[in-house]
Amino acid sequence: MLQVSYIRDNREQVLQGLAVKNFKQPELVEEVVELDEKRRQTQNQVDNVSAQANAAAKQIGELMRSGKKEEAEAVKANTGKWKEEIKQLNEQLAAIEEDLSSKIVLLPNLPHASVPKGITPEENEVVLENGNKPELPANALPHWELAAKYNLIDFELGVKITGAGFPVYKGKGAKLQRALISFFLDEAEKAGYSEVMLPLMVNEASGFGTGQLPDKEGQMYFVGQDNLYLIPTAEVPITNLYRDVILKGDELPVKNCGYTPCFRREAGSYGAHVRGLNRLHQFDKVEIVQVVHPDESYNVLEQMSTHVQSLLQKLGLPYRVLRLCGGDMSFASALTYDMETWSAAQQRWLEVSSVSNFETFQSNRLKLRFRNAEGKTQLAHTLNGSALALPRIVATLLENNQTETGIKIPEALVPYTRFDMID
RNA sequence: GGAGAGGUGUCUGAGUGGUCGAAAGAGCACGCCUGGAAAGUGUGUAUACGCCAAAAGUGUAUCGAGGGUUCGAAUCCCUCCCUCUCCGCCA
Repeated sequence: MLQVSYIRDNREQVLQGLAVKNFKQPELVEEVVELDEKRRQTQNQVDNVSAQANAAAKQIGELMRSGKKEEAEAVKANTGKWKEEIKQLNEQLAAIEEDLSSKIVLLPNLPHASVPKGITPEENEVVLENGNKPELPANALPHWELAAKYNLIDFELGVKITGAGFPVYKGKGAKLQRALISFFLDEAEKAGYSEVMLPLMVNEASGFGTGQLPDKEGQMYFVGQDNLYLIPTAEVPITNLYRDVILKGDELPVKNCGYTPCFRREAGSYGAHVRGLNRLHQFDKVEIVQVVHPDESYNVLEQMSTHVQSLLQKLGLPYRVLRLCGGDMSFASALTYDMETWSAAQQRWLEVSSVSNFETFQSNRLKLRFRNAEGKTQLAHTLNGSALALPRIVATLLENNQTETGIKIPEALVPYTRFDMID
């Protein structure tokens, strides 16, 4: 959520930023500014009348104590009028505030200056490409066929017990999942992140804090009986750990990592591109999250990007890094890097990570602040990234490492899998 | 699921109608003391939104949330939420 005070003082920059993000309702900015003006006026009126009423109440108290009952009664005469006035003004104020907040939550975060203009994914900027795309023989198989051939993943069984998009991992397929999770967590810990294990369901306030609610309600599974949402990413519970928190200056940066399954309804996305592991309703992911000083957040974003890349390098996967264009970025992000691995059998890039700086967009909703050098509270910057999401990593590993005799496990993973070949 | 207790500041905890943004203690910060530290001691120590060019100052709101009674509510009444304890069930 953008800060009203920032919008008020930087209207032009806000409009320019929204244009880069291809935001369709720039008129909201003006409406927000006007509502804010109205809000402050009304607040002022309430404050003034309340001050009078408070003073009178105090006076009555003093008069009563000193036994001047008639004088007290005289002062009381006015209070009814004020009371009514306060009530009405408060109702107005509440209506204005509701209007204001319903509009301000519709405004997406503003893009960083380096974000390219653009609307479609094709307009994302390729920052770098790394690793060699393997040349597979003509009879190479896509991962869903490999998974069946080596009995690693059973999609039909998943359909039976739950539905499409909920695969069952078996044997070495299951072990590979476990190995990747441990590998990613260990690497994150080496990079200074402390591990947390989290609830997989969150309440409404948490969903709001990280920006899933109210706008993306339909993307989360909802447990109506208890009013809880299944997490679409560990970002939600990890970042909400710091909701309503004021950190001491020396507590920054906060670095957390966590493994969780993720649940996404992915309503309306079916077709060839979602075959196999390409898009699931439930998948596993290790997430890294940082809460940092605003001056540091862009350095930290680069560090996080480097960390994710190091994982891909250790796994020997060819990848590229994209700087997302304004139109393809998420609602809450100021700058996002996507990491994609080359899926050799499908001959396409698969997104395996997304690393974002949210600046104060989340912290403003979360009321996540720190005490700055002047001793004042200030909104912190939040960042997160997948490090990494498993299914597409598995897809790429299977496809890229397939040989005549089986699938080779990357050296870095062998200590975790304790086998070096799937055959 | 049944019965009971309770939600106050960073924490413990007092406060049952006015002088309460809230005692006291702990913690924390800064200073004094000390060769240094501990102890001792002094001072300070919520947040948000306004007013003010800004600091100082000042207004308003906030004692789980919302509503009500009252000139005045942390305190009384109603509704909701949450936590804890015991019992039951259970990994």
